Amino acid sequence: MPTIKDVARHASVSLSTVSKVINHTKRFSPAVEARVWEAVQHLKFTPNPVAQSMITGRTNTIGVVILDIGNPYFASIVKGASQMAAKHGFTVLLGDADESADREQQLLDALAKRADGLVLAGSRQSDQALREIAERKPLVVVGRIPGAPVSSLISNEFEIAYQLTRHLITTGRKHIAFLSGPDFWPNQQRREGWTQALQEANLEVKEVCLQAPTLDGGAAVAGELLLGTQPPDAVLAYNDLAALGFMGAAKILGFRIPDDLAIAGIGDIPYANQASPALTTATVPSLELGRAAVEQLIVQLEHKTVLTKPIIIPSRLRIRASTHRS
Amino acid sequence: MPTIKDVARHASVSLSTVSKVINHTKRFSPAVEARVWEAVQHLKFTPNPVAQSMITGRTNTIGVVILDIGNPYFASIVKGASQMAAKHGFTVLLGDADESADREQQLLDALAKRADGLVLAGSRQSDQALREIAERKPLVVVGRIPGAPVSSLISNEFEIAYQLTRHLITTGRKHIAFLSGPDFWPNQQRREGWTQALQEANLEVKEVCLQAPTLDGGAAVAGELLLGTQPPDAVLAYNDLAALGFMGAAKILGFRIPDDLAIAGIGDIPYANQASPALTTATVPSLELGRAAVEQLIVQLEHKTVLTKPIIIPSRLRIRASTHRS
DNA sequence: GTACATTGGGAAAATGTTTTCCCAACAATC
DNA sequence: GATTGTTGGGAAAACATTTTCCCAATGTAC
Repeated sequence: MPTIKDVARHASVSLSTVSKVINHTKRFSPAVEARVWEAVQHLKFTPNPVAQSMITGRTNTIGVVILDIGNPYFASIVKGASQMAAKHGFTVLLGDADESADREQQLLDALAKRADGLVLAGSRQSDQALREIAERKPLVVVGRIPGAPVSSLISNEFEIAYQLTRHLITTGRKHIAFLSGPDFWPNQQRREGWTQALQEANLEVKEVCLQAPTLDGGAAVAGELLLGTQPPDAVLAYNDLAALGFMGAAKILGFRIPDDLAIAGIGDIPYANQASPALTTATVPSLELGRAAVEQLIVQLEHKTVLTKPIIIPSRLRIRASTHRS
Repeated sequence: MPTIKDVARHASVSLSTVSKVINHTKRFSPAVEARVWEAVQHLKFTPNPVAQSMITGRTNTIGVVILDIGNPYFASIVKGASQMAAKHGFTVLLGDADESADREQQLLDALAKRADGLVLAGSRQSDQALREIAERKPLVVVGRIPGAPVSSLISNEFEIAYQLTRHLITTGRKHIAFLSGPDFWPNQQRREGWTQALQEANLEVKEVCLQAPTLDGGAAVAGELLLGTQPPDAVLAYNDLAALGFMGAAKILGFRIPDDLAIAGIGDIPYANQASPALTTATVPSLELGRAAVEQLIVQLEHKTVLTKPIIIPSRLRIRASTHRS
């Protein structure tokens, strides 16, 4: 690989002149500039990013640590983050925690040393741990309100669960169960939104915990719930996968959707609209969360500011056939 | 951040002594070693990876460039690659080409400068381009047999399409259509496997091109194909999503699955087993491909060898109800 | 013609490591 | 007691840049 030294020799100028011409950090006579650019092209010189980092202290890299890249929600966040990073000339160092808190901690440590800033989504860290990371590097947390002075972005989880539940109530449902997912911030918010809507309407609160927020997990709780003494006439699931799994099992058990039973999910995955009946759900703006997280991180890199309140990226309801009584 | 210099001062030894103690590259008297470690712990010293890279010429980083992180196949490859990278002390620099060949080229250039080696999956590059990249950095290509001396890993695409088609033939199907996907290597292989099975059985070859390998894409071609003069009695789709989309549309058109029409996909995504009837398909070992790709890359980093033949990671058939005539 | 600013360009320091080379002290061998 | 080998430890080079000074030459104003 050619270095700046080779360029300098080839153009008969000094090292510093080459650097300044390339970075447009100082003007030189047309003759010199031409010679430098000619040499750069001829030798196919590209600056060594490691050496640049060494001197500037910046790596032009952002670390993105997520719970599970196999989960479309996080994959989408990564995609958004990549897009915005590319737009600003940054590359993405990916950390897939693979659902492990230990692994997440390791990744955070490793990436904090290499990246200029960190985006963290689906975190299992304590507030204290977040605080410590944020002291070392600019940090933006996605999908959680940290109890520490750390920037964060969320969607209006409470609101959409509340709205979906309101929709079920206003279309005449009386027994609305919630299929509860993994005990992270989004599930807590969704549960509270659902709870509040029910309490306002003086309806009973019945929560069922999913073993896993998947098709199988949703299917697994259907028997228990629907064959009990008082089966619900509506179900709001933590996510679409569980909702669809539940719906499949409910149909097998002889329930007509939406006549006997309304089902709603959250996420608006592609399959939601394809299912029969099409699933009522709400979008989760994961791509935008990823994009906005990096955008905010870059602002933070430049101005050393920290968000005092979370940025909220709204999701939207998708009312479909699975909750429309015919 | 403390540097090695601070440690040296604190332990009253020289810079080089600290480096050698930390890296176990030379033994010292117990007293000195103890002082160094004490200083390291006290100052919470961790070596600056950028400076290390500067001197060693290695970044302990591998670049993983993929077609689309939103596609579960590639997400899974990335997960496998991350796992294996972590196991060997490497971090992953992710490049999401977002379906764009230009973007892929840019990412390849950018990551080649920063990473020790590259894994490329779902590539749109020409053989010549691959050759040029491989001249600069160790490179492993996934899901394609390159026409250049570049290491590669694939699954037995031809074989599984052949086997699935054989299965359809031996269960009595006569008109077996293929829903053709994006024109990359895997689709070509799958089509050829299907073609060969048909030709051996003297059956007609009918290929239909999908607009997109998605639920909607599969559904979109169903009308045209099933309402034509001679509808097929079996369909092999490029992937599960298209197969499921096709199945949904076929059911709406009044076809009974599998009695009137057998449907098979490829991929074995979670929905495949959940659909009704459950979808016959074949696994695609994407996680293992990602793992093995990094494993091979690391071998290549150490021994400067290049694979002369692709490593083949086999997939397995999943025969289910969608092709079993009752 | 002198003082002063401007312009074009270079020398060298600095970044934080690893690694090579070297030296002094000491022990062992003949 | 001289030679050889070993051991403990340090000085300094090297990596490829950016950036801060600095200097000489030229132009400008009085």
